[in-house]
Amino acid sequence: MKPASSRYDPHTYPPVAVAVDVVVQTILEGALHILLIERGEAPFLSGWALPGGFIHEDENLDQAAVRELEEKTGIGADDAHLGQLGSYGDPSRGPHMRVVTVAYWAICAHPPEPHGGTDAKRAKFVDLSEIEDGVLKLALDHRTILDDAIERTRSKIEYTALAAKFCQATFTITELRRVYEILWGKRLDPGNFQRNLRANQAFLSDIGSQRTVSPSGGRPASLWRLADPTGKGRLETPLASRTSAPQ
Amino acid sequence: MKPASSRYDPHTYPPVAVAVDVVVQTILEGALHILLIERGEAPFLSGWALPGGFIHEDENLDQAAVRELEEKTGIGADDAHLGQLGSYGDPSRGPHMRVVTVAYWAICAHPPEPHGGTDAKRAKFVDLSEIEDGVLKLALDHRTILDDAIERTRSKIEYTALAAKFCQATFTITELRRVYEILWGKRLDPGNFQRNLRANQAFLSDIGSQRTVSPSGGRPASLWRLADPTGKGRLETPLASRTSAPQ
DNA sequence: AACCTATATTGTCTAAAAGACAATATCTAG
DNA sequence: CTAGATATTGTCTTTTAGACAATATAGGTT
Repeated sequence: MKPASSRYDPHTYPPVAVAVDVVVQTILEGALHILLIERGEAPFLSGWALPGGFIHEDENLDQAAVRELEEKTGIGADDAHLGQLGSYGDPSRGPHMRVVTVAYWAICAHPPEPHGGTDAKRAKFVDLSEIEDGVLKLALDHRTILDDAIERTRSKIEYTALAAKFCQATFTITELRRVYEILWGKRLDPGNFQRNLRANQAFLSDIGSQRTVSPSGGRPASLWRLADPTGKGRLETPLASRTSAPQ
Repeated sequence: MKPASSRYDPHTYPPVAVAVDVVVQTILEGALHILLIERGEAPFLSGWALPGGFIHEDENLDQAAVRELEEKTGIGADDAHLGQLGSYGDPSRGPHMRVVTVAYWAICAHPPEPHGGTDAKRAKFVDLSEIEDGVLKLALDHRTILDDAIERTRSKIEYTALAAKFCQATFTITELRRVYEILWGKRLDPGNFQRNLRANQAFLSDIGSQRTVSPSGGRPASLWRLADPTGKGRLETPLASRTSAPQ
């Protein structure tokens, strides 16, 4: 039973460690990829897991996630969008002492080649379908965390401009549309997508210049950027509908 | 600097305690109310705070939130809807040792009278506007947690049927509409609301019976209930729009 | 009973948005 | 110049949202 005078006397409780784990998402070769590390130590030696680690004494949770992302990939906070996903703290989630992990999700475009760190043999971006097909199994409850993160991303891009974080700082409308098509697994009408984009000039703006996109010709596409670099903020009109009748 | 072999050796880190705090929301007298406790011990003696406490060794985070809700209010998990909100873990968030708190939000209808517990002088439901107007200040970062919870609720009812959790098990359409009107602070058209409701029969269903609602007459309203008692699941069509032009 | 008020429910009209798809514009390659 | 590729614009139709009128059914009053 809980002692009477303990609301803020944590010493009466068994030790708990707090970690952060980050689901880093990027698009490679037309498919969603997730950053995984191969563990270099027990438990789960040589098992695949999400990058993460324990929080430091002097940093908050967001800072810990940013630090872990940087340590594992070299990606700084400016290049990625980080958001808190949720916390996972089943007493039985691992063989070690109790660890409560605060999970984050991150979107980044064209990440540098990840490298193994102090606690990881190696790190690489894995095609999501390899994990979903069971080809690659994750340690601990990281599969659950991953599923939650993907669902969060699919849902977030519905009413924010965050999909642009999968693209470079400037991007064409087609590039942005491809992000939606990949994440939602459906084709979107280029004309309607464009119309919806132009209805959101407060969030996405045409910068005036153009880029020829294909070596085999085609009209050059105009370039766009996020009006608000953070990509937060609710769109006035969705760019596309996630749940409409198939074409 | 972080030791090399420490991914799951938490003993090398300074102690952290993990708590849960719950934002319990209910509608009283036509306004949103939040459950607060008056602290019975230091720090923040006699300060107002969200109900919460440290997690126990053998329970997961959800169970800890349910337990705290029950301890502080007598409300069981069947009567309320609980969801995880997010974690708050600034090193400077309190004068005590480091505490990372996992915040939950809960919706309940017609809660029993709350009572003070072992660590609280008393507990009561407070009108949200009293907190927002600054009449009542909260300890720690609980004001931030509260704001996030309210925003989450306002957003959640937009695309789920969770607003029904503010009503009794069976409710009239007008009662449900009032929840939206209170949470969003705007009037909704009764006719259009009804039309939208009937387009979501997978989530909300007419049970056939009726209830006379006013002592001063009026046509009896038909009674409805949640088809899925959990209230989760995305509505096919929103019942109303949060961001439309004022009438 | 006849009528008034209150509330719920249904219906109607219009404007806006979504979806399908056709037409046009501008590039590369030959 | 022509064909092929890609981007952009336009048009038509269907669906949905918002405003609001009309009807239904209760209690209370004369």
